[in-house]
Amino acid sequence: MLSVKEFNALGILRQDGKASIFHQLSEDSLQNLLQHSVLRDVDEGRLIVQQGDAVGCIYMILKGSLRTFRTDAEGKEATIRMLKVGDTCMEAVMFMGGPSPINVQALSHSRLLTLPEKIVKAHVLNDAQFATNLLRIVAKHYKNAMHQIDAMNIKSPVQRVGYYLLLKHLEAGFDKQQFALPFRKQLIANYLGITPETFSRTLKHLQTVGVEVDGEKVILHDQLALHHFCDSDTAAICSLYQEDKCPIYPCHGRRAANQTG
Amino acid sequence: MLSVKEFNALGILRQDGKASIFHQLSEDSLQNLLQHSVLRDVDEGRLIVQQGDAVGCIYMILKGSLRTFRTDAEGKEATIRMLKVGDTCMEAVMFMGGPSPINVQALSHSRLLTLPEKIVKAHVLNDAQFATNLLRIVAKHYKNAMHQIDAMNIKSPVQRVGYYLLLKHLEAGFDKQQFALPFRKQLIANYLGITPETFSRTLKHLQTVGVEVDGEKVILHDQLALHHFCDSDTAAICSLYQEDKCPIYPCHGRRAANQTG
DNA sequence: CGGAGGGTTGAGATTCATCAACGCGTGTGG
DNA sequence: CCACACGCGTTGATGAATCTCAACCCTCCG
Repeated sequence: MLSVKEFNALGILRQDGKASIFHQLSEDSLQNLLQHSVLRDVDEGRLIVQQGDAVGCIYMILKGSLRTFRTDAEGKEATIRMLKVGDTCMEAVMFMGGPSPINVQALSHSRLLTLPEKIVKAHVLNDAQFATNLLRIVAKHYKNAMHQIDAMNIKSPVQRVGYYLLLKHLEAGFDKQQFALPFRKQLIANYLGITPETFSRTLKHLQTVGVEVDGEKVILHDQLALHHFCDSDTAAICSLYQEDKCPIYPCHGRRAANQTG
Repeated sequence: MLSVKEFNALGILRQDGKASIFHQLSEDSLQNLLQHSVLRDVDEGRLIVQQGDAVGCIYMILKGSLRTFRTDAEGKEATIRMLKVGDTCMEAVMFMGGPSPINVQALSHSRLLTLPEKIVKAHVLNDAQFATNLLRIVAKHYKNAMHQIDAMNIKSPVQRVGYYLLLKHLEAGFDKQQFALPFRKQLIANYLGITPETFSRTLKHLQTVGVEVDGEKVILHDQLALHHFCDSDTAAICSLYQEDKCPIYPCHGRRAANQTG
């Protein structure tokens, strides 16, 4: 049970720009939600939700990191998402109906803000802004999932890793030629659907196109090294594209709305 | 531009049970939406939306079938969804921001109901039920995507095909030991991320566990033949599980809400 | 100092995609 | 009415690519 004051003190913003469940909520609405929220600390490795569990609440990361993944009978794991501070999970699962299709695990000692299912579901019906926020977030997750799907279907390990690094590059800022891997290599490899060995070999191979990885550091020797791995919908978040300078996907001002018909 | 009367005459219901964008909408709300909707016929093979296009509208299938897929520079395709009558697409994409990450193609001559983006986005803010409907649908798509991801990561072709057939089996009704493949084998193969050849060989292999496929017909010689491919969250839609008779995932009444803490 | 875990490197095995050929049903045109 | 072509699905042989297994280096930490 938190007050808005305490909440703001935690530094979790209702920022524009980034998709957040709290984006542009009114003071009243926020208060209403927080009234029933609870803070919870979890240790590294802890399973917070297990496949098959009933859904309990939405989790927002205030500190630490989580991952969501699926397991099969043989114990093999497929990572769905890897989350950092400010990310939320289980919002989508809450609206799927049925038990949770995923596990949620703490990658490090983490502090979570939890919002009970009942409160969330009631709130969705009362606050259209909140509903829209959830919709945006789930859609974003879905988009990400689609990238994972085509990555595993039609892309080589080099392309998968390249695309992953490209995203991190764009997140870090297009002009930054150096940034850090956000997770341990093992985890990233599993997320990309390859073994740690293949991941390692792939990184080595990427040196030939000007991408050097030293420990956690990623260094781009060629400004456009990773842009070969870009696709049309990813270009949209690249500043080059927005300035109409993208060498691969010229946006010609802005493309008009779908006109087929 | 349709009236509610014409709409009802089309046989598209606001049924309970099945997730639909029109589920439980008030007469007013529905009228409001339909006012700006347009019917559109498309020929087989026609690309309705292309990767990189701006999003135009939501499509609901009144007749025929569609698929959504991603393509890469080399022309290889990864199918995301295959849609039948009553299904909708682009609802999720509409809330992703940016250009469409997917292509939409007619698999057969189809009739579509289109809802313009502007109308949808405005309506979400005015009708919480509509927003909830969209949320449920996008969440459902996301769940499906998660299954695709772990299928391609940790499952063998046999398991993928087995799971796909299991879903169709449960859709057809658990007691039906015979049902039809909903699409051409080529398409299903691509959807599952394998080649038509591998798909064919896999079907042959499945005969050894009592699953016979003859043309479009799927015949189960063993009532539980496909249940080996089930997982905990899929069990929830199986009548055996609901009657507490599932041999693999006993549900013990109903599992209580997540209690880890 | 020694153990544990992450990451890298190498050799071998497995598996699925690729390429090619064929059977079969359907629709078309002579 | 038949011949033919076309598309879908199947089957077989081949090869490339990644997973697996194993050994090794390194850092971190007790």
